[in-house]
Amino acid sequence: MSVTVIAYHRGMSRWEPDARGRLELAALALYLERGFEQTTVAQIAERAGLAERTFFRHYADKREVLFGGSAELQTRLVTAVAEAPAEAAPIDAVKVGLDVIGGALQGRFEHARKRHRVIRANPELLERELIKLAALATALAEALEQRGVPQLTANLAAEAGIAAFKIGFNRWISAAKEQDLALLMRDSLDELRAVTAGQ
Amino acid sequence: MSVTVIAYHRGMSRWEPDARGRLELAALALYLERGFEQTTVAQIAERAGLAERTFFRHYADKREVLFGGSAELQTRLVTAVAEAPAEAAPIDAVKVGLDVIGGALQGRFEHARKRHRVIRANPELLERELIKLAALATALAEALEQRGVPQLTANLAAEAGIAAFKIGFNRWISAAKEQDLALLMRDSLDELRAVTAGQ
DNA sequence: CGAGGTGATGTCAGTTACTGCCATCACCAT
DNA sequence: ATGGTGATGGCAGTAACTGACATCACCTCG
Repeated sequence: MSVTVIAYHRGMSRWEPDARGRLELAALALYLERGFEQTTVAQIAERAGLAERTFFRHYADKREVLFGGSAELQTRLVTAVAEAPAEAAPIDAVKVGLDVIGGALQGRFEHARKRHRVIRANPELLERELIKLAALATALAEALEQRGVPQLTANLAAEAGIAAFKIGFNRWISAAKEQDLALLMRDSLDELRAVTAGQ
Repeated sequence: MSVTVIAYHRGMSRWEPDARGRLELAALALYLERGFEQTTVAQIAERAGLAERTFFRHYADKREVLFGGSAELQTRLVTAVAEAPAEAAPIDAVKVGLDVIGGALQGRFEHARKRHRVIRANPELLERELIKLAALATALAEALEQRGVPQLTANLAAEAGIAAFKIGFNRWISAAKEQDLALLMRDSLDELRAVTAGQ
């Protein structure tokens, strides 16, 4: 097995671009190879051709390096909900948001799979994922409030949306081949309604 | 301000009982006084009259000391759902579970308030709370499956139940004086149905 | 009553995540 | 050229957490 170690050499300066990208790649690879706990930040930095100190300038901690894309996902979600038709009911605005999230992840099945395997294997990483989802729920609720939805309703609709996201995502990631994520999330939301209605 | 420091003295042996209880009390008090990050485990242990090493024998890490009761809560929830009438729909079994959780926390308003204030003030503690809730959701889903509920339905009903728990708890903890927690959670679940139905 | 067994605790050394501080380097505008 | 700026490296320090071993109170058994 060949291991890619990026190091200084002729033509490659200290300021080789995309330090973040290199760190994310190196971290995911190492977490897959040896596990999260068995990987030290020094090893990640070395494989990325950077110093350990530099890792912590880009990521607050060892976990965060797996969640570089969550901010953009949240932005897309909020934008989509804000731009949904004014007359749409809260739950329909949520569905629009789910469609956008689904679109953002669609096509990245293999990468999502690897990442998911690493996260599921480590409770600390699962914690980080959960707080990202909670942040997503908060942002979604605030976006709904901006639409004039009362706070309690907004919080409930946001929780329903995140629940649909979680379960739809789990169905997506567990399938043998890539399916339509947005559709799975919409289906989950519909079934959530059926379940809360008492079948 | 007087600070209670427990230390060895005549009549108090090394094996003074309830080490866990002392650690929990000391930790909550210190987290409230100086904040979670500003508190060291050595300080908690000292106030409890124990060595730092002993803290880590009782709690896996500095956060866990605030979640000593979560295992029992989960047990109660699972038991209640298992003992719900066989003919009850999944969502009704969930309601029974919420009632039991509500009953377990009812009357501990002030303690819950302090604990909640500490947790909200620190993202690491929030992460831990979220993973405890996720564990609760998993346990709830498994209890529903034991009742013969299909897996997908069980997961959805469990997510709905935990959403109702979260929002009901937030309403409870935010009120000026203690209200009926189980009732708030039931109401939240009912309103969740209304929201997912599109109002 | 003494001897050993058991479980909780204490002590200590070591690893690693993470932080603060300052030096260094490439690039850019003037 | 000169100086400013932003990203990086190096290094020391703190504190969370772990492993290994000693110690202590209590219990059981003979």
